[in-house]
Amino acid sequence: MTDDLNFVQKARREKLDALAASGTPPFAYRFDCSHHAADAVALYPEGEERDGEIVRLAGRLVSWRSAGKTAFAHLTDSSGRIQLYFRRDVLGEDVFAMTKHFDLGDVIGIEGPLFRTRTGEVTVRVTRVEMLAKSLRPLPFGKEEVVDGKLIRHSDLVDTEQRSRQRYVDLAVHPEVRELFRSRSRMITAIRAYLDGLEYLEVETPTLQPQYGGAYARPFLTHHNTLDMPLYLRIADELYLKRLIVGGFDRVYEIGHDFRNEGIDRTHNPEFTMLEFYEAYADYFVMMERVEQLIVRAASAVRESLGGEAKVPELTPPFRRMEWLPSLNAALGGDAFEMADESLRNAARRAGVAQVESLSRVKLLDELFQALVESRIEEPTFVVDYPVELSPLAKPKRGDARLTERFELFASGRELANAFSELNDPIDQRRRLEAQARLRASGDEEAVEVDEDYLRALEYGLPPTGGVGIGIDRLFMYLTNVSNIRDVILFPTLRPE
RNA sequence: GGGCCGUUAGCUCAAUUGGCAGAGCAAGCGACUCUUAAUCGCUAGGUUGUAGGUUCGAUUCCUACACGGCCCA
Repeated sequence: MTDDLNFVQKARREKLDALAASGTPPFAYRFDCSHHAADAVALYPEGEERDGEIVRLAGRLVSWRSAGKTAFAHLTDSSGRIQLYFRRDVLGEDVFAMTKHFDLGDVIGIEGPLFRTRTGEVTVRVTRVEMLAKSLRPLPFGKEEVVDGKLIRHSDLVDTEQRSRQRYVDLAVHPEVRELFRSRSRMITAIRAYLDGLEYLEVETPTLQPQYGGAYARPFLTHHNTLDMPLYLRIADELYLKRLIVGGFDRVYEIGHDFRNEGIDRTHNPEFTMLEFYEAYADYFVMMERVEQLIVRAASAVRESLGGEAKVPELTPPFRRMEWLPSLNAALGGDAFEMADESLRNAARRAGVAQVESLSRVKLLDELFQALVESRIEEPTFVVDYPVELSPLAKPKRGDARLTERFELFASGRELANAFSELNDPIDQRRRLEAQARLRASGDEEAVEVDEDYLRALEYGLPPTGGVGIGIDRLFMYLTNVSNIRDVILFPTLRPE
């Protein structure tokens, strides 16, 4: 790609100059619309033939069919599209001549009465037209036709890289991509409404943290110049939100970005949207019900917003529950906690786990569970009661101190939620964090250091609390059956061009 | 990290064994007062991802690199 203007761009600049020379400013300041396109179409009565209401609309020109002294075009706005009809005898010589300088992609404002064409399409007979923003680069509009009720696009922009890099182009030419992201927004609105309805308080905690924690992950490191100190981009909100429970906000949630310094693939973007919510006096059983309700509502919002075509999973609580240890034992054909290290390693090798030799026993169990159980879960299922070593922030399970009161929700082989009865015993918490710190000292880069201020907060007294984290991008991928996280993030992280 | 595939006009794609780089749409000019993948005529549009190599000659074969896709880890 060169910076030289190609012939198409030159032609558009010449039209821009021609418009300016004829006294038409090519970039306007304001246009007051009376309707959106879809509303205007809906306004015109079924079966009506005569001119209807006069409407004022603005949007982008996406097609143009000129026929001498008349022209048909289509205009899109955020609501949909509508056909326009330009006539020289209606607009007058000068204005009609101006339309010769229109290009696909131009943003224009129009006014005129609604009518119905002979082929039955509701159309605006344009009586006034204004250039609002001249488009100097050609948008890759494909031509569209409808065959057997299905929309077929010719020369559609399909290059996935360009669609991610220049999302504005992808959105401008693909209404269905706009619908997908609108649906994502509606889902988040529904989640907020659910939590707000339970009197949760939405809060904001630091993204820049002197010490990171709350998850297993490598962080991004940055630097504050004036304080001359390192700061980490958060990998989780958890520890700050629980400080707020200590402070007396009994129900809090945050929707924000976490940052994890790891590879990029179909299910990982370095920056992603996380919902965490914490509820005082609740245990993980209460939080399972919250998660069920929240996901059912999220699914309804997506289904409603995408309409009947979308195959949003039908979810009916209560979701299936599966205990971590018994299900792993069944897959292994033995007691995972009793088996010799070497037997576990052999099983892991058979399951295709990587770098089996270098894994600690507990990591080995984790990998085995992922390979043998997790990845095979299709229907939404709560996996409950994880080993204590894998869950340094969760309370011990009542009746079995080897396990914790923790659950993860899986569906289609992917993790959708992670939650626990939060560990509120500061003495136990210190012991667990110190064990983590030892792992870190011995080279585990994902283990965290002891957060003294967090422990201090716990010593003041954290009520019994249930907490949940839900990856919003992955939840939305699950609900919309999208397989690449890049397709549900407006501006995914990419290498520079 | 490994394997395979891809990168040609603004977009979608061709190009025979290594032999003049093509089409449709988009664009420009012209015709057309109900079109909708509008139609018809004419015209223009290319550093074939980048850098090397082999060859009389490379979009094509080789090497490296960049970016992307799929699969595996």
